[in-house]
Amino acid sequence: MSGEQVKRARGRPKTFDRDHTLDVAVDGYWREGIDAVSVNEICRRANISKPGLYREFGSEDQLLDAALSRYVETVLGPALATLTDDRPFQQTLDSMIEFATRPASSESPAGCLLAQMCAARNHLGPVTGDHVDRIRREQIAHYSAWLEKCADRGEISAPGPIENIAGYVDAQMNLILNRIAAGEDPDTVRTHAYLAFAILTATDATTPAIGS
Amino acid sequence: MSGEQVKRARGRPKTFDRDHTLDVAVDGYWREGIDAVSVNEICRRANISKPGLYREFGSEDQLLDAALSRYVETVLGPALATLTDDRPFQQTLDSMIEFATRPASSESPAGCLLAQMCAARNHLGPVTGDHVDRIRREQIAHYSAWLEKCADRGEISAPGPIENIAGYVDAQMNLILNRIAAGEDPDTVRTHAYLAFAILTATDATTPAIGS
DNA sequence: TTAATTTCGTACCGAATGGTATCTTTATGG
DNA sequence: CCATAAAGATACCATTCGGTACGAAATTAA
Repeated sequence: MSGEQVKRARGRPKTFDRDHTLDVAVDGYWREGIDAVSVNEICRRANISKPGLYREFGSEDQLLDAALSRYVETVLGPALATLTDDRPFQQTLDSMIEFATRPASSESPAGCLLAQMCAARNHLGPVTGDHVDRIRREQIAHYSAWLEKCADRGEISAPGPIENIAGYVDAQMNLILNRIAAGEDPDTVRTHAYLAFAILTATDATTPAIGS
Repeated sequence: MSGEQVKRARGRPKTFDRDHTLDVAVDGYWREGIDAVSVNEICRRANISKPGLYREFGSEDQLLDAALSRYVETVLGPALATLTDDRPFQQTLDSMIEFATRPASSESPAGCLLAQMCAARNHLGPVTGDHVDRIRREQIAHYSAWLEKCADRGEISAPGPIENIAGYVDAQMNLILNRIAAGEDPDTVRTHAYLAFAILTATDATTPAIGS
């Protein structure tokens, strides 16, 4: 946009490392849980002053919001790109489950920051809360598009409207991610995941009538 | 055990209302979330002094433990009794789902205190943590017994060992309960629940091979 | 009446939280 | 060289947290 010669601003040059701070925040929230990491703790870990952080982000809510944005950009987006590869349903599902049931490593914690935020939706600030809702709707739309194609190809038997199945997939993926994050056995969770998704490929997928 | 004439203890008579305190604690934890209700807040609501509470329960961990015990006695136990009625599988399942997807009312909050504790297993004290593990194992055993009978009667087709299916049922019930507690639409959750359980009654329940 | 015993609750503890007031430092513009 | 502007960080704010020290109150035993 602007010329490559950055016109220096008027005052003292900024030394605040936004990227590093967000790295620290995302890692902490993701690995230890949102309300297990305080603003003070993030300042300590990122080696920044608290007023510096507040000048940059404004409030804890907005810091969480920025952390979520970064998480979506660097982790979730790339992961969801798998859905647009147009591979066979079962292949895509396999890699998704394999990805979701990966235990914590030094590089990336277990589970999913977004899934964690969904579960804790109630005690989130207004900014982050709205953001979570928005992203979740987008995610379900991604699932919808993916499932629609699979249904067209006859790879899944959709009992009911696609949006509903997409919501189901989303809920099941969140369940998987949060169980893994809680430290449950990945093999068990994987087995249950295949049980939950088997209904999509069952040939006699007759959902029982609801309401007795 | 002892005679009906209670031998009065030596010192000042106790006026601490343990039952009422536990009522207040269970309701608060259940309705608003475990770490949304502090010890201070419980004292305020139950109109008791903090040292009184600590004399009775010892610590926050032990208070939570006592609250869980009470919850199991008064809510969860009776609810699980449904499983031993030997009614047809689909009937029992229907009433379970109907029960689990009940929204909050003035009498009883939405969701389930145990399911909530399972989700927050990580930041629970040692006493409550062990207690949760124990109860969860018992609950899965209940599911196992129920499903075994249903399988014997040919009402469900069990893909894999019963213990595994019981774990699946437990996970799905927890998902349902926590989604309802999060304020999601009961109809949607119910629909998804029937999707998740349909695999148990599908005639061609072939779980895809795991690991590609 | 007095001593012993038990429970009561006020008033406090240190630590941690989210958030800021304020002064210093470092730059640019005239 | 001085004013203006922006960012730096120390040191603080009120509040809440889980937990307790301690003296007053209420009872029984002697």
